[in-house]
Amino acid sequence: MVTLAEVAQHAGVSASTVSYVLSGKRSISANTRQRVEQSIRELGYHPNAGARALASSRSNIIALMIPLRTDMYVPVMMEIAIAVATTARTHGYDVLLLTGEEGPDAVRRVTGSGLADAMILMDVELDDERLPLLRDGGAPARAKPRVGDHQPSVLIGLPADTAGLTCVDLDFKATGALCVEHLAKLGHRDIAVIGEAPAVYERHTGFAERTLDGLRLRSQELGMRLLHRPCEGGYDAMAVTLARIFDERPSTTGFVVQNESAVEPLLALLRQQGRAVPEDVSVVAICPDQVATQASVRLTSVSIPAQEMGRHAVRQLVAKLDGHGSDEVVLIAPELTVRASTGPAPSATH
Amino acid sequence: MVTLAEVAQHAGVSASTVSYVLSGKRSISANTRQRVEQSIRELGYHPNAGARALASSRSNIIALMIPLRTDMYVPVMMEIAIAVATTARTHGYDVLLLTGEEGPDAVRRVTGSGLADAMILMDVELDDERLPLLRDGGAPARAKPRVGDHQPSVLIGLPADTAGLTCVDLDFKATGALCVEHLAKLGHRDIAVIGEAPAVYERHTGFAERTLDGLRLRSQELGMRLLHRPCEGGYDAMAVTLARIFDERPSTTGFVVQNESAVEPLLALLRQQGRAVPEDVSVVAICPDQVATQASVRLTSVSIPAQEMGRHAVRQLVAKLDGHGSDEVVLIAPELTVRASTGPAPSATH
DNA sequence: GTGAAAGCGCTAACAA
DNA sequence: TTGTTAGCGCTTTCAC
Repeated sequence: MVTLAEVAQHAGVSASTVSYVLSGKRSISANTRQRVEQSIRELGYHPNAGARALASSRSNIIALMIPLRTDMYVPVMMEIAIAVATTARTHGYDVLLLTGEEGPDAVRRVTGSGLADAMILMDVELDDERLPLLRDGGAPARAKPRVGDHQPSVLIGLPADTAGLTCVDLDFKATGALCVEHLAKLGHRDIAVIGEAPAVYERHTGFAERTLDGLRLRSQELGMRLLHRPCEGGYDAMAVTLARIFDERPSTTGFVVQNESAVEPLLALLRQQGRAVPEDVSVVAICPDQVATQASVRLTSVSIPAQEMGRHAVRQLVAKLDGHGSDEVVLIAPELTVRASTGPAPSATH
Repeated sequence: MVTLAEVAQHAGVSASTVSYVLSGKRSISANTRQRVEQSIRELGYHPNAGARALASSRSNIIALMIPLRTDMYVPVMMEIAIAVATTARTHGYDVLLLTGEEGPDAVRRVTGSGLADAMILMDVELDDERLPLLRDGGAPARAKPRVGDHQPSVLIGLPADTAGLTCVDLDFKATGALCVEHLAKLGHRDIAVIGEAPAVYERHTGFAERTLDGLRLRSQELGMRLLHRPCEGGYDAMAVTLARIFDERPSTTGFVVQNESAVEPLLALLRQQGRAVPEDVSVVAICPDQVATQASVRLTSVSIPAQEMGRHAVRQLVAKLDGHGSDEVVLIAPELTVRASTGPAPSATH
């Protein structure tokens, strides 16, 4: 294994010079820099991560905690994780993968050991037990965050109380509003919302409730009627839910779906009942683009900006680590893409 | 930040004693151990990861490289990643998440810097450019693997040449055979195989080809006729493929599907054509259990043992790191679960 | 612009 | 069973 000292000797300079060439923390003459870089290449030198971490009390590692239970839509989590990893690399950080299994202990362990300089938490519960450990963590008061400080952290998703926390999420309230507006413009007046499973509303309710707020508020403002029905995924549950909806409100012409595993069943059932999409009913989905484009009808949808959330979280974190403050809560503006599943309300065409 | 020295002082022992209490590498009197553990708890001590890595040249980190392109079925990758992370923790390791983006450089970087003690690679290409760096890596020749050695590594999946490599994978050949046998027992004689997209066969062909080998060999032995058709996912592609199959071989009564995104389209199309599953045709899938159980017909399937592969990979790696040798190639035996999509061949019931 | 040297916190000989 | 101590390889003050 090649050490910095060996590089120094080979280049005929001191160890500190090599170190400074690497870190760029003081100016080096072009000549010296070249010789050092040459030696580094010739010897195939790689700085030792442990030594670096010890001397600088910076590991250049970001911990990413992903939830164990996979009732969140998995591909989205994966996309976020990958975006986090690649973005982190562009800032010189590696990513440590933590599962929710250890719970708060993982936070303490990683924090206490200096294994990671900062953490990103996905799928935070509304009242998560890890939050107290994170609150006001990483306030950029000191120039150089030290091992054992509260770790700078960013949450992907919003807990109930965001005080002292930095969070990134899609603006679900605006998302709900956007869906309603789109349907309103097309002349729809009676809208049904197919929501997540009831359990979701009870548990990490955050995003589901916020979407509903947006849907309700905007539909009220626009004088539309809204029917909201949570729904377990799958054909059977969807069949029951759909029957009830048309039973209760036969005039329904617009659907908003926020539940990946209900999307295809809904489309299949509508087809089966002879209701054409978008001629008879329109469907707007809140889901990843992949789901929207690969469904049996190409769906008008508001996408979940997984990549953007991952990237954003890393940037916020890096800003904190560099001592720049950063916003508390960042809500990403939703974008609605019109595809083949929405059209003018039937009555509007008569 | 609490250091080992402070713990030592607080407990009235030497630093090395504390260290040995932690590592268990030498016997400690019950009394001393208690005092030390007490101090650790009182002071809230966490060993510093960097210092540890430097002194021991062991980071206790396993790197997991996941592919960037997501044409593999994402939830399976995620499940493997999570299994790797949780299993690693039970062995005292953390997991560093690397994306394929950096390519071979990531291997060098992690290897050279001692960031990780070992690596797990997912979705290896048949002739992957990272393999040379890994071959014969981590042969447990020396007692203590040192930074800068070739890293011990385990591949999930099989490259073309496994010499000097440790690999874990499902036994896809046996999987193919198993599917055929199941259909044979039910009296099916004409079988169609819906495969992965053509690109998959061209690229990281490994598992797809091996499955096909098993299917062909066993069907030949059992005197069955086999038609194999690669298929892009989605309804349209599936419709074309299915039409061709029945066109070419109207007597087809059994299907084997190895393509997650073809499963639901296949079922929908069969339904649409008035072919009942399993009364008219039987369908066996090779896919994750989740897909099999959530499809519109509960599918008889051979599952992809994601968790088991992840767990296995970690165990192999830990064995290597501990100096125990380990097998070169581990093929996990397939298991077929009978569900509602397979039944006696129609002719057999006449 | 460069060098010398003092640690960073821990592990693992070597001693006792 | 326990203590002493010399590093591990790097960063960073301090000095020139």
